Amino acid sequence: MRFSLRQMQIFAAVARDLSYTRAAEALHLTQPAVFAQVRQLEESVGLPLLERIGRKLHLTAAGEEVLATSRETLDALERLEMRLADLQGLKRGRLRIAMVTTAKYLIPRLLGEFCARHPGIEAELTVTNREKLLARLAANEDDLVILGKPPGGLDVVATPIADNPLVVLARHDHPLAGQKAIPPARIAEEPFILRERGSGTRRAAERFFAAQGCTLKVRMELGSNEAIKQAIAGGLGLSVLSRHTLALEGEAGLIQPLDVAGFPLQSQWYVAYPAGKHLSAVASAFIDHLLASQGHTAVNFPE
DNA sequence: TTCGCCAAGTGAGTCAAGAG
DNA sequence: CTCTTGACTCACTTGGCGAA
Repeated sequence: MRFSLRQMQIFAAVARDLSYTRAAEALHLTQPAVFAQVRQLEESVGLPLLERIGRKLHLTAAGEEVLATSRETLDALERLEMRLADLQGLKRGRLRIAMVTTAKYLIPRLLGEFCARHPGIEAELTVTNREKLLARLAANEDDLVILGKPPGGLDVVATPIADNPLVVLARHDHPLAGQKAIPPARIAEEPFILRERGSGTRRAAERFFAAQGCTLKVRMELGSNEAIKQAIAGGLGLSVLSRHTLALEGEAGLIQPLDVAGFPLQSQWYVAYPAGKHLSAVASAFIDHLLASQGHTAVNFPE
């Protein structure tokens, strides 16, 4: 019986998702490549590992056995890799980070700085939504996760790493642009664009205006900050977004933060990992890097 | 250095099951 | 019945590696 670690890794991914397609996406392969690896593993074992009932994949008894051994083997190798990397200090190692989409304005730059300082470190960055991120956190799939609010219900260590000021954004030629201390009630008179339900930014905005006794005139809901910025630039309304979304603005000046009383709303970015997890030297060093950057994390914000 | 082999991967396609 | 989705196949490419 001969099978490779690669086959184990791919089979474990298929068994986790019970889908060749989703496993392929997760592994950045095509679905046929994943299928071929699992088929070869089955041929080596001499028994089917997966069976298809209708459109659903199921593990066979042999599949359960191979999966258990694959996980033990892969875990052992990962621990070995971590110990060896620790022995080498920060000269070598791997850092797997998952983050919510909105952190893209902050984390890639900090990760870039960190990797430039430690060229031997291989970084893997996964960008996903909060729900999938929490699933990854619960399954301990990453070294660190970056999110906007520490998860309730999960036993995790969460450390604030940077301010995430939420501001009201408008097109540069909006009548309210340039006015000082605009009352929230005045903002509520304008058509508003919100993120989709479940978004932390949306929750914070709704909570603020509700506390002021205002009801927002929601004109549309969009699923990404970029789409909202395009809508603001198109004159479709105002929105509340992280000030970081302007940090890399090529269209600087086209969208501006308004001076609204009570704003910016102060929230924070957190780095988190499961409680009890043994952090690698690389992961610890990256947290230190994030903390060291605190206070001067944001690049020059357009005024 | 070149050549050939092989493993791993891709793209394009078929087939079958489930949903509307 | 038709459309969509996902499993599966096949032909082909690419890159690593050992032998000559």
